[in-house]
Amino acid sequence: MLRAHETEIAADAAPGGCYGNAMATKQHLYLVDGSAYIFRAYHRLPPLTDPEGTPVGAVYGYTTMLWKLADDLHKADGPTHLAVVLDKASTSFRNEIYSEYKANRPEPPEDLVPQFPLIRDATRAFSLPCIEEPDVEADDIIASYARAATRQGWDVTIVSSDKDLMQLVGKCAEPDDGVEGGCIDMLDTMKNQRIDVPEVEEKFGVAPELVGDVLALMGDSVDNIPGIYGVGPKTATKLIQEHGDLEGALAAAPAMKKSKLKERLIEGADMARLSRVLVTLKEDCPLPVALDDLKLDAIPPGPLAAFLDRHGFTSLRKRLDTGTGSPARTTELSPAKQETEAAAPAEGASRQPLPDMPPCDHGAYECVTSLEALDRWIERAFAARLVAFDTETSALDAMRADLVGVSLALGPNDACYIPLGHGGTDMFAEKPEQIDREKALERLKPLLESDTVLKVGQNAKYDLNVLARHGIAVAPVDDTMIVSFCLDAGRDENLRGHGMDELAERHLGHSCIPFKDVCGTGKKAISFAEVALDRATCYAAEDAEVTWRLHRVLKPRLSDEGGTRIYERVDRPLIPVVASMERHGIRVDREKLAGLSAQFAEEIGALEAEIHGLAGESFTIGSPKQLGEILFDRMGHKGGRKGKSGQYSTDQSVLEDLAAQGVAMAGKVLDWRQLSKLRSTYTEALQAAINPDTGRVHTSYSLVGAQTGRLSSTDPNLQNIPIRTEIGRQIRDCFVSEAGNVLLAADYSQIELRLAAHMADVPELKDAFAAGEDIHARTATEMFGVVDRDTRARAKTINFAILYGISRWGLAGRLGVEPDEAQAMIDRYFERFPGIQRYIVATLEKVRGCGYSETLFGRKTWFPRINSKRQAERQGSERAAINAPIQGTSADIIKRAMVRMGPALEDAGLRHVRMLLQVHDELVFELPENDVAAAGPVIERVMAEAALPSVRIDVPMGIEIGSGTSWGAAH
DNA sequence: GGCCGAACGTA
DNA sequence: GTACGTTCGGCCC
Repeated sequence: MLRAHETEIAADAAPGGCYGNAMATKQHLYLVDGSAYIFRAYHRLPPLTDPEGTPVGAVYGYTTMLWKLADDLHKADGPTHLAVVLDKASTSFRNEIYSEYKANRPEPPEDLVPQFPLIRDATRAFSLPCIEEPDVEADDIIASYARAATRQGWDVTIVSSDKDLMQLVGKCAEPDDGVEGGCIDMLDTMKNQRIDVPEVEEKFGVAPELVGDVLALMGDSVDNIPGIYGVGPKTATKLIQEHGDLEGALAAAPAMKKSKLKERLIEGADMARLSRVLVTLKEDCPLPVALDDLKLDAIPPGPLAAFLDRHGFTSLRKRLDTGTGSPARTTELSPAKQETEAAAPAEGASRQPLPDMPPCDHGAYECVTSLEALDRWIERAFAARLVAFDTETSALDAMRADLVGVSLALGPNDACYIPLGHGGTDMFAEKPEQIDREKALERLKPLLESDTVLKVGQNAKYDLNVLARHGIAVAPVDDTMIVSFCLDAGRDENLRGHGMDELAERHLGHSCIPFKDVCGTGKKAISFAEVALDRATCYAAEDAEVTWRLHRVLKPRLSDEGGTRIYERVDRPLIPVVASMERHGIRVDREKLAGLSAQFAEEIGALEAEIHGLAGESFTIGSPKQLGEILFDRMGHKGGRKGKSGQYSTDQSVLEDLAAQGVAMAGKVLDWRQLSKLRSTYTEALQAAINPDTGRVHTSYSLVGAQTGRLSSTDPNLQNIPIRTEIGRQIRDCFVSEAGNVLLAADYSQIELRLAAHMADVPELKDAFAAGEDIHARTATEMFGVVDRDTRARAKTINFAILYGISRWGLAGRLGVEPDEAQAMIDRYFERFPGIQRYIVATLEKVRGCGYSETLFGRKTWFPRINSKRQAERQGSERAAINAPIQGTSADIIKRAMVRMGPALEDAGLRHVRMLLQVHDELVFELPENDVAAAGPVIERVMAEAALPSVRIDVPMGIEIGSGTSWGAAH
């Protein structure tokens, strides 16, 4: 019967018998892997509930995905047929051949369980066929449908990201029915990515038909497929690449050189063959619904509306009513379709065009070259009370760059560019017509400083600094980059930087003109000042306009998603504060640096000669590759271990071991490395970083640099200036105050441990901090009963290990003990401080459930891999998730202190105290020597009380303050 | 010129 | 074991 159907369909699909190029008649079956999808949706979306309190986050994600698919049905490669396949199997044929199959699969989270039946409801609401079979796994059903469809010449898209299904990609049917076979690809709707043969090859390093062989070797801990112990994706791929296929790799094992891998391959050969069978998809399952019954038709709005109402999906309901972006519509799409599709509220990750916004039109931008035109824009901006702005400059360094132009945007395709410095700064050079820079800035200043007009920037700190150098104090300011950071920190590995191009792609579906297309790259790069005005206008006005659009999409999400508090109270007010610190910069003693550099150079030279002498040949000491070969191959020293790159490791611990064995060269190389590092990274680089205009070093802080909320510092990085060794400390002495001034350093002592004691509610630790005790000594007492140098050092290590998310192996490595012993210490720690264990368990539960961690001030950090099936990935996320609330709360506290510091000093009449640097738990100020006595207590109080009144930490904040004419002396 | 991994500086 | 940024060699195009 089935055959009859298939033949019929094949005939339908190709009127006139023409298969090859008839896009319009080609059938395209979409197979949605529903079960896998909701697991992913569950972990990516917030824990929403419907009006009755049923958790529906995953269902919501699933519904929007179906909506989008149904919407694509008129596209060239959109679906003509669609089925949702659900996993109903508790057992399958795989259990018959391997009883352990899926034996250790964990129970799904409890707020996901009630969502499974809703998936069926949602599918029915769309009037889509839902296929599930007892004792047949979804993957096998999908494979069977895919196979049957391609046999008929249909194309197939599998909506899933399951790696097992990637075996099917590209596979075409044999032309046994006289039909040209269709092709199979996959669609990952979460990442909005098509997976075709090249993507599979990129992921696995082999063609799709060999993916099963790779999977068989690597196994799968979630499905409990054994594979070969110790073989992961990398090794599996390599083996298959080298030996052709699984049997080839197994056959080659006996001839391999002696290694763990060789033994395991030989011993595990049968397990690998069994795994191969387990990962093979069954392609001949009976098809419970005939292919042509999967035809996608008009979707009746009635059941869908009822479903959306019932679960409170109001935004989708609105879309259904207005018919905009409605999947129920079957008419051809209007050209405006893309823009009328509403953004889903809960999906920060969604890539959907904006409501009522036309696409960007570069032709609509105005190049403003007259004062009259400029005045019109300024007037309209005042009326609009919100203007997105951007500055174009001649370089990336805000403290050195010349202002080249300013762009403004008031709405979609309502943007302009005001060129001010094109043609360069040469007074006699030929320049394009443009408004005089000073005159234009004079007009812009009232707008940019007006209390009643919100200025929106993307990384506005940069523009603030550029304009501050022209006497304009831009305020008030919103920053789309910071908003994105407050909403989506860590949410997607592809969006770490919150840069405009990425945000535009993600939230607007818009690709910005790449900067390199305008200014070129590398040697041939030109300054923005050299760019012709028409091209400059497109690029610059687009930047302002995209910023305007991003603001419109992102800002409302703050209140919806609980980001307002951290944005308004911490990160947003910090922008001008950090901008001001950057502008002040810090003085460094160039002569002293140069002196150190010369001294280091001499010592480096001497060490080099000694090392070459000991080696018996000349080589590049800075090359770990060459060094490893010399030490372990040529000189035959023991202790060589190779990392995954196949290279010997020659890091500090390895060299220290060698030195302890009496290898003179190892110690010399360590000294050489320290001096080389200090010289190239600090004494040389810092001299080069001195700004010729100000004579000071101006770092650039990134406000979105660390997922936890910390700042980061670049160009130069002033957050990693040496302090631990005496020789490194000399570099801190090169950071100096101006004559008559001193530097004052104030740091939070042990802030992260104090926060851990508070957040985990550990009475012993809280008491110890309250009493001003030595916290590591107290820990040693609790742990070992005695305090001496050794137990205190161990206790300190363990305390830090806790903050970083502990593992027995990690702690063992640090303490130089066996993992068992380390585990015993961890157990003891948890026993003595049960609050710590409760904190860890509660934190992980929360993150696994809702996808993010939170600081005491409500800063979210997302951990998309917290439920990954890859153990290393998952455990890495777990450690980061344990650390993030502590590190992040610490970051919040010092940021709050920074925001309050200026006004507090001002109130105290201390107008000459300048905050210069922040190093995570330390603030560095420059101030007149005479102000130290008055400023110290103010600074201390602001820092100590920074959490209040929002949060009361029931442990005192210890602040240590010192001052001196150099940073080194201030410690 | 651009990218990656190793190594190492900080909290 | 957390969070970063920079330098270098080695390799690619």
